[in-house]
Amino acid sequence: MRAQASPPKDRADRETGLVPRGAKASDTAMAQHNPRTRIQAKNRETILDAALEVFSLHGFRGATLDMIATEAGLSKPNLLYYFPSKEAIHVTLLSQLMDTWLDPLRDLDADGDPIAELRAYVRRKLELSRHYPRQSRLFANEIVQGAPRMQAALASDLKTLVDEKSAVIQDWAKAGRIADVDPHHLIFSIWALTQHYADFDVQIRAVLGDARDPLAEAEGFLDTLFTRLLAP
Amino acid sequence: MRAQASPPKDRADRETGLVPRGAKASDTAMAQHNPRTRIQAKNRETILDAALEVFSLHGFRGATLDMIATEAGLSKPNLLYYFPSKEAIHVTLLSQLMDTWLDPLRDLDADGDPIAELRAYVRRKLELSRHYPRQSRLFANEIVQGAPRMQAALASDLKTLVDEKSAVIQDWAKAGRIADVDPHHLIFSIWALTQHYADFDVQIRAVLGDARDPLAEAEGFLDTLFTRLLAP
DNA sequence: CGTCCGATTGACCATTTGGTCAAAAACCAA
DNA sequence: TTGGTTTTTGACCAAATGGTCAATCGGACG
Repeated sequence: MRAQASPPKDRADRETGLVPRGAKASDTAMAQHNPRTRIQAKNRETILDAALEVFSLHGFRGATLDMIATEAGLSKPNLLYYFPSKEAIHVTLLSQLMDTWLDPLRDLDADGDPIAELRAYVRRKLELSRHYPRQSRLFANEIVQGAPRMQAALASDLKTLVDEKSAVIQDWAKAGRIADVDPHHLIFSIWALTQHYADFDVQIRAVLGDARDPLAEAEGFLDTLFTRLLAP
Repeated sequence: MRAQASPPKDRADRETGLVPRGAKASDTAMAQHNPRTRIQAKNRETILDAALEVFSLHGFRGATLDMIATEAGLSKPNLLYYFPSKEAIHVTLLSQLMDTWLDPLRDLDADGDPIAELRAYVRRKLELSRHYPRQSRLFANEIVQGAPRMQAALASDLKTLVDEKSAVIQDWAKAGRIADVDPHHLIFSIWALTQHYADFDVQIRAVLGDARDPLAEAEGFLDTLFTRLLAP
C-alpha cells in the first residue's frame, strides 16, 4: 500500500480531512476537532464508529469503504465528503486510540502505595479490554503488522511515558517496596495479559466453552498473579 | 470474502491443492504431503515460506499473490499451478502452524516435577516466539480477526488438548505441589506473555530502544514471574 | 535424438475497490 | 420566497487483484 505506483498527482499535501471538503477555509488551526455544524459532528462520529467496527474486524486492507458506508448507513461518496480517504479514517481512529489507551498508565501515581497502584493499573487496563475490545483489536492489528502507521507515535509518546513510569517502578523496587523486577517487562506483561483477553477472545472462548465469563475470571487471576509477583 | 457473489461456476468442489493441477489422479489418499517430484517439493516449500513471510506481515487480505510470487521468485500463474487459490496457501500454512504451535503443550509431562514442567513449557513457548515470529504473527492475525478459517480447529483439537493438560495442572494444584491457580487461565497467561514478544515486537523494540534484546530478557523475567506465581 | 509429461509463463479477463465529479437535494438565513 | 451554502448521491473511472488458459519450455528416459 505505502507509496504505491505514485498516482498522477501527488496527494500527500492535500487537506487533512479534519474538516469536510466544502468547508470555508477559516479557523484553520482552531476548531479542527470542533466541527462547524451539528450534522458534521454526528456524521463524523457515526463514520468513526462504523469504521472502528469494520477495521477492528478485518484489518486495514480487509476493510472496504463500502463496508464502512453500509455499517454507517451512509453512501460511499458521503464518507469521502467527511474524510479525504480511507487511510485518513484509519489514522484518525488510531490517534484517538493512543490517548485512551495510555490513560491507565498515566494514572499510575508515584506517591501512592506501590502494590495498590500496580494492581489498580492492571484492573483499569482489563476494564479497557472489557469495554473497548474493538479498539484493542484495532491496535493489535496495527502492531502485529509492523505498525506502519504508528511507529512515530510508539517511539515518541509511548516510549516517553513508559520510560517515565518505569523509573517510578524502579524506585519502588530499589526502596524494597515491591519485588525487584524489570519495570519495562513488568509493564509489557501487564499489556500482554490484559490485551490478550480482548484480542484473542475467540480463542479463549473456544477453549473455555460458552458457560464461562473469561473477563470476569481474568480479573481475579491477574490480581493473584501480580500480587504474588510483586510481593517484596 | 467467504462465498462472495457466487462465481459463474461453483468452485467449492475443485481440487484440494495438495497436488499440482497436472498430476495424475492416482495415489489419491496417500502421498498428499509427499509430492511426486523433487521440484514439486522444493517449489511448494518455497511458496509456503514466501507466503508465510507475506501473510504474517500483511494479513490475508493485505497480501497479494504478486507479493508472494515475487518473494518466492516465481510467476503468479506458477504459484497457482501448485496451489489452486490464495486461500489454499493460507489454509495450508494455518494447518501446519497448529501442529508446531501445540507441541510444547503436548510435551507437558504429568509425571514430571510440576514447577519444572511448567517452567520448561514457558521456555519452549518462548523459543517458538524467538525462532518462528512469523508463524506467531500469522496466528495472531487470524485470531484477532475472529479466526474465520480456524474456529473448527480451535474448538476441537485445541480445546481437547488444553482441557486435558488443565486437568493435569489441576491435579498438581490439588496435591499442593503448585499454587492453587485456575489452570486454564494459567495456560492463557503463558500464551499471552510468550506470544506478546513475537506479535508486538515492534512496540516492544520501540519502547526498549535498539540496544536491548527483548527475547533474552524475557526469558529471565518470565521464569521469575511463573516461579513466584506457582510456588505452593 | 525424439518424445512425452511435468513446469512455466505472457496475455487476458472479470470483479473489486478507492476515489472523483457534476448535479440534485436539503438546509438555512434574510 | 429566495439565494446561497452544505449535504448527499448516482454514475463513473483507473488501478489492483485473483484467477484462467493456451502455448511454450525443459529434462528424463527410451
